[in-house]
Amino acid sequence: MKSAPRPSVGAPATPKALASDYVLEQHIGHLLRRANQRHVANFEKGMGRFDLTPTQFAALVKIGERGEVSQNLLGRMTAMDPATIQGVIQRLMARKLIERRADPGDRRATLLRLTQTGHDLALDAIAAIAKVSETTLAPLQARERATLAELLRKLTGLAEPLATDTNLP
Amino acid sequence: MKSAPRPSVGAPATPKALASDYVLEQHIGHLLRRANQRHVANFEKGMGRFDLTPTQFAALVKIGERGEVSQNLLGRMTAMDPATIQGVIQRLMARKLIERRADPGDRRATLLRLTQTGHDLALDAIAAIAKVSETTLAPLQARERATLAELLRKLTGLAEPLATDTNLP
DNA sequence: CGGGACACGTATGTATACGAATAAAGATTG
DNA sequence: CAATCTTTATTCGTATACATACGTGTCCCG
Repeated sequence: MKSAPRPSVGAPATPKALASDYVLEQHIGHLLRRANQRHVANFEKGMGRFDLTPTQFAALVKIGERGEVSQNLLGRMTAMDPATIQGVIQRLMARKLIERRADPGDRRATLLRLTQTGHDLALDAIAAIAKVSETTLAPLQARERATLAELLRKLTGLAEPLATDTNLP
Repeated sequence: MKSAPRPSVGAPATPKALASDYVLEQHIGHLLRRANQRHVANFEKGMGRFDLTPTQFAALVKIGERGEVSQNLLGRMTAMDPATIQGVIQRLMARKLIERRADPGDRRATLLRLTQTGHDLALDAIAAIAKVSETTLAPLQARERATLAELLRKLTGLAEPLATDTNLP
């Protein structure tokens, strides 16, 4: 044994190699992190001209889908923490891609909508996103892609639209 | 058509709903993000007593596996940017879970190793990680779990260890 | 051997990401 | 109706995550 690369020089103290057969690369957490990382990189390469991050894109799309949403509901629809969505909204506001107004029916809430600029940019971005997904999924064949999506949907609870969906009580 | 949900109330200005059939929940990027998010949440719940983040855990495991590694190589093995691994190392150092020394063979490099505390904690953490993965994968059956892992490995290029491994161009 | 290319670690800036705490407004309950 | 609980948005703190730039050291090739 001990064919693995090791210091081999007279190390000052004991190298303390772990007596464990745990393999990081085989664990779901690491794989999910790597896969996501890969997609984010592709996203930034393919969508760079829009200067949008994946979360900003998601927010833009969801606001556009609803026409007008509260910040909190948007967070739930895009799976973002209230503290996270706040920063995203701030940056989209600063770029005048969205605008906000007080909710007349709930004075705590703020309603968000796209500006004309945001609307146009969202449409352009949506038109460009397919290529990014294609790049991410390039190593897989069509059937594998469908399987992966289905398994991820099942994993995240997005599989049965009738049950949970994005509605809240 | 237009059976989709829309504002319908007399909004002050135009709600500007997007004319697009793009569905965020069906796209691979969103699914990957959600899945990863789910696992990280499980990780923090299940590993909370160790006060380790997923990346800190990965670093600890990989250092222990090698006995001693340079910071840069560790970054490649755990898929972390040099700037990212730097912060991770700093925090592990501050907790005295790892220690460093100058590489006698390369004066640019720093060699990292586990302290006794780090070694013990790593073993305990590895013993606990299986339950976290189990929780994450709970919605899937055994065969589905294997398929998902395989597809993710293929997607991230971790499928054929002979080809790429952890080397970089 | 000498100079350019590259590798290593560091520092800065920006953007998620989330826990925790807070203030204000709404909902619920006795 | 008042006390309580919840919801909404914000703020603070910490931790990835990466682009970029920097200084130092090593390597390679002419």
